[in-house]
Amino acid sequence: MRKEQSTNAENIRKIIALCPLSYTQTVIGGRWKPLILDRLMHGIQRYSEIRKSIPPITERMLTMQLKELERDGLIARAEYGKVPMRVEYTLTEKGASLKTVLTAMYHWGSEFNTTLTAT
Amino acid sequence: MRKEQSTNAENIRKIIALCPLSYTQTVIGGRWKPLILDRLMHGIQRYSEIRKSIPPITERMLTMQLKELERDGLIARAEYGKVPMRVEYTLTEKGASLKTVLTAMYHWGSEFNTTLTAT
DNA sequence: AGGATGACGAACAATTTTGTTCGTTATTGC
DNA sequence: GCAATAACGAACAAAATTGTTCGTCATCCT
Repeated sequence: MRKEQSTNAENIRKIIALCPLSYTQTVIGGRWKPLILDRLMHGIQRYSEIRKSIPPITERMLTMQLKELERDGLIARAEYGKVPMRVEYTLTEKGASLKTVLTAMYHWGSEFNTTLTAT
Repeated sequence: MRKEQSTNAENIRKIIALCPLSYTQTVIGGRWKPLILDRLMHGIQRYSEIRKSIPPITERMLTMQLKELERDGLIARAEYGKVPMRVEYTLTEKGASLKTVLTAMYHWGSEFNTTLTAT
């Protein structure tokens, strides 16, 4: 949760007002969000499937990020069944339209990531 | 600085290995980097000019982000003159090639930022 | 002689993000 | 009758990011 009054929080508002780039960065920022959105774009929808497709993520992190993505209108949540509950997430129109951004990031990353060059 | 041994730091390595998206996100992540890169793409180069163009940034933050961008090979630093020192930053080829990514982010942001809709 | 300049670095504090551990639901399979 | 399941929530702890304050260089302007 944010401390709505901190300089930190105010700065986010200021830079979002300053440049559209910052809004995008705020919404897809964080370690896991691009990864999660990528999975959703590839048709993976169930909570448990997403989790399996991103081994190092913890349940807590996945849950939190999904909540934020939902709050920001990028994904929609749907429950099926009751107790061994089943939940599916799908991209909203807004979320799906991030595809251009993520695709560009993906291409750039595969071209310039040099951290694995130590064959 | 990173605590090279933390789970946190290990996770970064893991997700970078997992998907190119994560490398990109790691490199342009953070609050200020997209903004700084944007300024450089628009021809602003001097430290002091960048700072003026992003009012809420502090000198410390600007300095740190520039250092990281340089370390990651996105920008190059050049000093001119001695004491009222003058420094200019320019995009490297790698940095300039981020333009597609930033442009996509910019467009998406201007289309979907709803935080200012309270006219 | 004294203040302004430009681009930082250091020490510290506040805030945010990320990770760990444990518990919850009610049904199904053994 | 007992463990496993799916999708979380809560309390806490660790780590990372961001922000604050102050100090530095040597020259130029007044």
